[in-house]
Amino acid sequence: MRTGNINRMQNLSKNQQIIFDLIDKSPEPLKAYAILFNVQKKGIKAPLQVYRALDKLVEIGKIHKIESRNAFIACHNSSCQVSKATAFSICEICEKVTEISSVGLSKYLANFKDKDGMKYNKYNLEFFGLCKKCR
Amino acid sequence: MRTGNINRMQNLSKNQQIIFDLIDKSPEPLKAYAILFNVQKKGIKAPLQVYRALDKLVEIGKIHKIESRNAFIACHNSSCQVSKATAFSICEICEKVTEISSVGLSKYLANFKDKDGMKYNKYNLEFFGLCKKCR
DNA sequence: AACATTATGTAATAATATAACATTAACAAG
DNA sequence: CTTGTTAATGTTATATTATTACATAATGTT
Ligand SMILES: [Zn+2]
Ligand SMILES: [Zn+2]
Ligand SMILES: [Zn+2]
Ligand SMILES: [Zn+2]
Repeated sequence: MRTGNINRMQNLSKNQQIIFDLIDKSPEPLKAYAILFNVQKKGIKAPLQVYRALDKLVEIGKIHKIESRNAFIACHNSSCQVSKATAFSICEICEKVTEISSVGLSKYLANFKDKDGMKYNKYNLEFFGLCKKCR
Repeated sequence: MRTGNINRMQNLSKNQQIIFDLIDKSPEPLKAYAILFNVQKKGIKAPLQVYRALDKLVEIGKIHKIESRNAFIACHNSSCQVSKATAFSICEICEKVTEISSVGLSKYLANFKDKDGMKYNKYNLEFFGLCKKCR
């Protein structure tokens, strides 16, 4: 592996870093336009700049999109082989979102075969319920 | 169970029926504005009329929303205890979507406990891969 | 009949996301 | 170091998805 590739794996671009930092320190999932509002003082002025950074961050597994909420959270499975095999719990009252990292669950889903015997190494699972505080 | 309730369970309203019929006979998931375009000749003129019908149809389990695609498909698990426990396979090339009805999978997910011992009877799982035709 | 609930109609607007095009930065190869 | 290539950025405009607000009508219940 060459230097350039290592850098690309380790170093985010300026916009990517700004937006990742914001998402990473947020206690809750952030929506694209909330992000835009927050980073305008740092010179990121247009939706597209945000969406491009988000796309890249999702692609490299630094963040995940919560599809049912159109919002983004940082990945805390530092190893993150799971960037394409994600599971979350979502509180239907306070909207708290937690990434689930269960070896059993991920193994079960990675080995799951549909009726045609097809396996899938990419999936997204969202559980809904009430968090500790809300139940 | 009283008559009113039975009617509510069996009979869709006019707009609901029109929109359900369209989705039910579609071979692919339909998006809200594609639905709107298709039903304008039947007098449904505004997005809100479509979204209201969609909300209701989702609520009663006649259709499901494919969250990653913002599109809707009819449920073909006629029994449909699973309207809040859904699983789909999605082809990343042709966008074909198939509802998965696997007793094993649904049991596994309904019995899954997170780190806090919490169980969830509501979930949505989307698998991504290539369908038979596309691989 | 009176009341409550569900569904509808309509206009306006909010929220989410992408297209198109120009420019600049990073970087690999010769 | 310059040439070709890819990744990232900047900017404007626009497309797509979804909701608010308010008025009316249909349906179901007592
Ligand atoms: Zn993760
Ligand atoms: Zn909660
Ligand atoms: Zn179903
Ligand atoms: Zn396919």
